[in-house]
Amino acid sequence: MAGAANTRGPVTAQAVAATTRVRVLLPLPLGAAYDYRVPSGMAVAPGCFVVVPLGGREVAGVVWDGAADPALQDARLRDIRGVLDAPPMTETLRRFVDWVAAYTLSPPGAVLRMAMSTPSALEARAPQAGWRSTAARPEGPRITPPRARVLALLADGAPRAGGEIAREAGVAPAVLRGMADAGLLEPALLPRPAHFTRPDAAHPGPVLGAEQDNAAAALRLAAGRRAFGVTLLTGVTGSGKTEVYFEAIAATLAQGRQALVLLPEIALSTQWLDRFAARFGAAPALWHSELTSRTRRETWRAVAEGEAPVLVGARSALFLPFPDLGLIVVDEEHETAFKQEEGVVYHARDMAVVRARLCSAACVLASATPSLESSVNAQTGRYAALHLPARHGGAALPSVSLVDMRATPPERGRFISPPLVQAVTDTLARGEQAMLFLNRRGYAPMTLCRSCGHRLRCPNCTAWLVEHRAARRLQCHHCGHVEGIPEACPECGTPHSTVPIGPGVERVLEEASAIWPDARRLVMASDTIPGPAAAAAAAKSIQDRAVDLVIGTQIVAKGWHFPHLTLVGVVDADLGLAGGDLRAAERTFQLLHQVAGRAGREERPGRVLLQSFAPEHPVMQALVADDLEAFMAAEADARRPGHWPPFGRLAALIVSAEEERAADRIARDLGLAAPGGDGVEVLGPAPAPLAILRGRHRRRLLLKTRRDIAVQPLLEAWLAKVSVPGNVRVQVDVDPVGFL
DNA sequence: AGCACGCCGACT
DNA sequence: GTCGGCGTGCTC
Repeated sequence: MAGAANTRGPVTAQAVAATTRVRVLLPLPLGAAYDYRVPSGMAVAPGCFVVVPLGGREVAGVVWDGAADPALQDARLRDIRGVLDAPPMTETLRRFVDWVAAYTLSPPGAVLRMAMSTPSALEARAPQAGWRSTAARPEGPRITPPRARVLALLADGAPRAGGEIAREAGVAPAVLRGMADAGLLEPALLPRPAHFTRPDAAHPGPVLGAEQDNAAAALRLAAGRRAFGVTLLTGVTGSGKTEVYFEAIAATLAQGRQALVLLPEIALSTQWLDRFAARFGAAPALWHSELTSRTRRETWRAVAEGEAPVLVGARSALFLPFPDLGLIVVDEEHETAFKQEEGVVYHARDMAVVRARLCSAACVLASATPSLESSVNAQTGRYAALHLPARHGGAALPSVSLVDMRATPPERGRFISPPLVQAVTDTLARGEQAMLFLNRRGYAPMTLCRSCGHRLRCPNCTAWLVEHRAARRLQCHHCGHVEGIPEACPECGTPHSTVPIGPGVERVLEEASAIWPDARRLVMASDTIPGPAAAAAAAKSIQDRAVDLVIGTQIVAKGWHFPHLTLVGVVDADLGLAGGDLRAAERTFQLLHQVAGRAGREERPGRVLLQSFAPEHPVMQALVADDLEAFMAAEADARRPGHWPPFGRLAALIVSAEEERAADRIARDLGLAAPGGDGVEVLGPAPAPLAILRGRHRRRLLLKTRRDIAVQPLLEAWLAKVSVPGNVRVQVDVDPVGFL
C-alpha cells in the first residue's frame, strides 16, 4: 500500500505497535541483562537462545524475563540477529540462575555462563543425509543383484547412511547414486543416533536387605511425590547407601522425569558406574571437565532434549538444562570438593537443594559422615532423615586404635612408628593388603637449609615449596610454580645443605620400601593417578591382589571397594587439625572416618591405626569410639553460642592486590565501613590464610550474623560504601568453607 | 569476557 | 619514524 510510506500521514498499524524490545541476558559478567529490539517477523519468548550484536561481535544469550528498561532510548537498541535452534532455557533454570546470582552476589551473566558452558550445543546439529527406498517402485529400472541387495536392506522403509548401505550390501557407493537416478532410492534425513541408552528401572538389581528396603521405600515415596523435599541419607561405608538411592532414581524414571547425581570426584568414579550398570543395565550420561568437546555438546543437547534420563556429574552439572528434573542426589554431601572457590563462588550441595526446590524435585544428600549443616537440618526436621545402621552383608566395622607418637615414636628421620610397622608386617604375612594414608603429595612438604635455616618458599604464595623427588622438582601446591631442586642453598650458598622436613607419600614409599622390600607397593596420589583410566587400573590392580601395600593421599578415601584390604595406617592423623579453621575438626573426622572405611569389607575384620601426637583430642577419641553422633553434638555445642555456622551466617570478603599497601588500604576502608548492629559482627581485616597467593597480597574480613539475618543486603550496602580501585579485587564468598 | 581506544619502548 | 605493550572502559 503506497500510503503506508507516508510518514506524515495517519499513524499506521505498524507504527502503533511500540518497538518490541526484550531483555537478553548474556553469559558475561555484565551486572544486568541488556535490551534488544525484536525485528518484525521474529518470534521470541523468555528462554529463547538468541544471537545478538555486542560491540563489534556477536554473542549468544538468553531472552530473559521482566520488563525492558523504558529509560533506554530506542536509538540505542540493536536488533536481535537470530534465534538459535536449541530448546529454550526453562523457566526453572532461569529462576535458578537468578537465585544463584543473588545469593552469591555475582553478576547474573556470570552464572548464566555456567549454564551456557557449551556454546556449540546451541547450534542446530547438521542433519545427516541418507537414503531410503521410494514408496512406489518404478517399473522401468532393472533390478540387478547389487540393487536387489540394497533394496532388501532398505525394505523396512527406514533411512540409512550411504556408507552403511554400501558396506552392508557389499556394493559400491556409485550403485546408490545410480539407483537414486533411476528413482529406486530417495534422499532422506537420518534420525539422530541415540547416544544414551535408557536406564531400565525394572532391570534386576542387587538384592537389598530389610533395612535398605525400608529406606529405599521411603526414598521411592519421596521421589514419587513430584514435590520438593530433602532427605539426608546416612550410613557407614558399605551400608548400601548407593543402592538405596538408586531406588529413588528408579522411581524418578518411572515418572518420566530426569535424575541428576552429583559426585565430588567424577573422574574417579568407575566403581560407582559399575554399580549403576548392575542396577540399571545401562550407563548414565556423564558430565565433568575432562569430556571432549564433542561429547560435551552431545551430552548437553541430550539433556536439553530429555534424552539423558540419568546424569552423573561434578558440581557444574547442576547448571545443565534438564527439562523436567525430578531428583537430585548429592553423594558424599560433606565433601568440600562441592565448593567452587573461583569465579562464581558457590556450594553445589546447597545450590542442589535450591534447584530441587525450584523444580519441585526430591533431593537426597548422602554421606557416612554428614556435614554439621545437614545434620542440624535433619535434627530440626527441615530435612527428612534416613539412617542405614549396619554394613550390608554383616561385615564388621573396622576396629580403630591410636598410636601415641610420643610414647612409641618412629626412628629418627622415619615416620612409621614401631606399632604400625608391626601391624603392616603381620598383615602382609597373612597375605592380606595394607594401606598407608597420608594426605600430602610429594616427598617432603618443606625443605630447610641445614646451614642457615632458610626455608624454600614459593615466590608467589605464602607457602613452602614441596619437594617432588621422583620428578626432581620443587612445586607450589597453590599456584603451580615449579623449580628445580637447588644444588646449594639459594640464601647462603652452602652446597648440598638442604634437607627435607616432614613426610609426603613419596617419602613414606621410600620408608616402606626399606622396611618391606618384598611387598608390591603402589602410590595413589592425584599426580600419580592422572585420570579415570589410571584410577580404574589402580583399583583393579588392588582388587586383583597385584599390590600388597597401597600408599595414598585422600584419593584413596573416595568410595573404593578393596575386598582384601584389612589394615589402614594413618601416618599423620593430626594433619588436618592445624590452622585454626572453623571446620578443621569436623573435616578431619570425616576424612579419617572415610579412610578407615576402606579396611575390612568382606568376611575379614579390618583394623585402623591412627598415628597421633594428640591421642586425647576429641576427634581421635570419636574415631576410636566410632561415635559420630557424640562428636557432632559436641561440635554443635561449640558453635551454637557464638552463632557460628550452621547456627549463624558467615560471609568472607577477600581483598587482594599485587601491591601490599593497596590491599591493606582497601581492607582498612572496608573495616571502617563495616556494618554493625544487633546480631551483626565483622571480624578483621586480617591477612587471609594464604596471605600471598599467585603474587597477590590478600586480606580477609568476615561478616558473621545471626541466622535470621540475610547477609546479601548487608554485603551490598557495605561494598557500595567503599570505592575499590581497579588494581584491587574484592571477592565475596557467602558461606565460606575452609580457608580461601 | 572481548575488543576498543590510549599513551610510552625496540625495531623494519 | 612505526609496531606493540596491556591499563581502563564500554558493550543494549
